[in-house]
Amino acid sequence: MKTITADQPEFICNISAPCFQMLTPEEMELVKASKTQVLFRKGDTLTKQGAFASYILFIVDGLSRQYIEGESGRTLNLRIIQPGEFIGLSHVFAAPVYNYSSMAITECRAFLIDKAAIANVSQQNGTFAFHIIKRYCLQNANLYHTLQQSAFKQMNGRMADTLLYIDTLKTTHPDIFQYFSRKDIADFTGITTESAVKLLKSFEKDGLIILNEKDIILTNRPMLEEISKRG
Amino acid sequence: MKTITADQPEFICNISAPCFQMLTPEEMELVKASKTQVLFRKGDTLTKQGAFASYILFIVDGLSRQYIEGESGRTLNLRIIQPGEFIGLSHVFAAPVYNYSSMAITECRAFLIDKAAIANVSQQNGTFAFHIIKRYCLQNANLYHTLQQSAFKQMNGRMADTLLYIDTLKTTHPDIFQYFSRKDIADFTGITTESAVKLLKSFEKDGLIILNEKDIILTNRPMLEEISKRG
DNA sequence: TGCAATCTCAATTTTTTTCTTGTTGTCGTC
DNA sequence: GACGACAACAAGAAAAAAATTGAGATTGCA
Repeated sequence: MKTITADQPEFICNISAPCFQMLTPEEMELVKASKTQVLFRKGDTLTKQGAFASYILFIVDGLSRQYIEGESGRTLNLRIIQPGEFIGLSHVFAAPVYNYSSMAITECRAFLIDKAAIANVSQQNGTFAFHIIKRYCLQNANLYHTLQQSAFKQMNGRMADTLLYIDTLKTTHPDIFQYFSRKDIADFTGITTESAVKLLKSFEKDGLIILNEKDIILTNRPMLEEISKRG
Repeated sequence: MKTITADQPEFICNISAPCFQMLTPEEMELVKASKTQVLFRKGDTLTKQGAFASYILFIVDGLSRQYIEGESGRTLNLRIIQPGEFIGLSHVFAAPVYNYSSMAITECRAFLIDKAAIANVSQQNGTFAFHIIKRYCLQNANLYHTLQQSAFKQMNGRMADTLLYIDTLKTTHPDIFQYFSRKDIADFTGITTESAVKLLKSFEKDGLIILNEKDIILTNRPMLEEISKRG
């Protein structure tokens, strides 16, 4: 029986992660030796909030969703993770446990790299470290944005923001909205499912969007941006 | 905001794992220092086949399902994991990646212990090591049984076995069958969903079981055992 | 070659999960 | 104490997923 996690030696060379281009052959070897490839099925948990983080994930293809879990089963969706992105960068240098969960929205091919290997290579190769840190900072900036959102804006502004955010993925994934239920959208916005349903209807009535089954078409982006800004 | 993974100092003392009674206070400290508690929601992945295994899980409450994933999305369910059991024992001393997945059937409270800590304590404390190994061997024996099953028996025998197995949990979980779809049962038996449906009907016609919605009542255990034996 | 033990596929029914809507309740602010 | 911004609850409708059934394939073995 062939295992799902069969090694593919040329795999690491083909991936579209600019930071790996920075590595010397020896460093590449180190990373290669500490990696494994995993196929996550739709719905699988990639990282679990509170669990030990011993590796980082590099997403090769497929989409996943990063979220934090609150008490009593509540969920706040933070971002959609696309191919070419890392999960768990913050755990390379600090934080022994994941402080968020992530789940495959579609089938996801990822490769896992032992965090010790990344830490080692970073110390040896400044350019690599620079790129890793840059990526990490970009992710963090988004986090602040989300926090800003949920702290200071109210429903309308947050929903506009959610829609604008998900819509940015439409270029690469025209069917992106198909992957999200009303509850998912509510969890991005930080409101109840019922409120999300009502709010979307009201946005449609105001001519901001068109609801077409699960798909959502933004018909008045400037106005949505305005709503997002005003809060 | 209170985090879900809050430490509960007295937690480790209350659990029903006989092997932890073997530890000296210092060893207990070592284990405590290397553990974290996680609440898995229904459907969450506890371990993912192919991912690095840096810790073992001790299930405090809730049920989960251990399975292996084959090519093209096929699944073979191996066992149901109950409170008081470990996941990942085989990875303490060898095998850096999980060779099976497991998923929460109900909400599961687990605690995670760094595998290095377990390895250390095992070396210091022979009695502890003995108990850990004993548990591991018991699990392994079951694995051989399952293998035996799928290699030499055919549909009827395997289904009888699946039913007898799941039924053993009825004492502690009277509603155990509610948690499983026909597909789940098929995946325990190693047949297609359609075959499982038909086979269950035929078992019912033969007076071996009663199908009551999702619940299954074994009405002729001796005969089922006979079928399981004959294969 | 033919049969038994399955799987595959497609169509239908049933069950479960989402979605939706209306109503009422809470909480902070003016 | 009224109002706005939501959450909570409940109930019905709609959509999605699971279960069921029947009719061929397929495969290995007698």
